[in-house]
Amino acid sequence: MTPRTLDHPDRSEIRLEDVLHALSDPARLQVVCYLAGSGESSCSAIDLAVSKSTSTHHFRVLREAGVIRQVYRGTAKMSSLRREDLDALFPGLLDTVIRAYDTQRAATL
Amino acid sequence: MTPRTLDHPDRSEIRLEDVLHALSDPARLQVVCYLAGSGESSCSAIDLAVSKSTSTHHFRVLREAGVIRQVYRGTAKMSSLRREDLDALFPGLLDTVIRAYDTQRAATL
DNA sequence: GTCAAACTACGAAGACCTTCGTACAAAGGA
DNA sequence: TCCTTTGTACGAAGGTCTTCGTAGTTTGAC
Repeated sequence: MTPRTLDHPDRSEIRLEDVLHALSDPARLQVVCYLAGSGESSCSAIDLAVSKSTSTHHFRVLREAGVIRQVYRGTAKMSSLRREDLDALFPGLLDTVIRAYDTQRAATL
Repeated sequence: MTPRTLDHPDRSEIRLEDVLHALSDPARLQVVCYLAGSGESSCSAIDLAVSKSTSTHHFRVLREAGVIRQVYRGTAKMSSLRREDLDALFPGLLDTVIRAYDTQRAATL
């Protein structure tokens, strides 16, 4: 049997515009910040205010932009940030965005 | 006579998602990086590979997201980065993105 | 073998984005 | 005043994005 696999861009294929676009949606930003704090997580561990199919869509956008890595583990699909790749390509970007997100959230409360 | 004026969000209205979205287009990224190096510039000083109306559109997106400030000066319209506001809201974001853009461009050559 | 859990694939609707051309306006100089 | 420069407004076409529901697949537990 063939294990289910998922396409990921490799490091050299990751484009800044795509990463920024992936991060420009509230739901996806929420996912990224959750993963930054939790490490590897299943899709369902993150409580997004959208349907399951929409959730799948957002995870796919993040994966195809090179922001997260996804692997199947049993019935679950685990996601994690591609920290090493992103830090190597765009030093500081991820941390800056995560901090900005937290700041904005704190200010909005 | 009424001077022509342009709407800008004030600092408290600037949203991270909107800023990231504004930055996720190649033409707009080019504008931002140009302004970072040049200070205030007219729209036509930046040589975008698009028509004038499209150019107007991109400048408007940047302005409405709070990334740039625009003022009329004679027949020209001058644009500049809202550095202070962005640095106060999202420390490091602008610099990180600009550096990432330059890195990516150097790697693509 | 059967069942539940966790996702996916597909198709569709509606909104939004990018692009353009054409026609127009505002300011300043000859 | 007339012309040039610089940019805008409008409308349209074509594409992409986000969202969803429904029906299906894969895996592991019983």
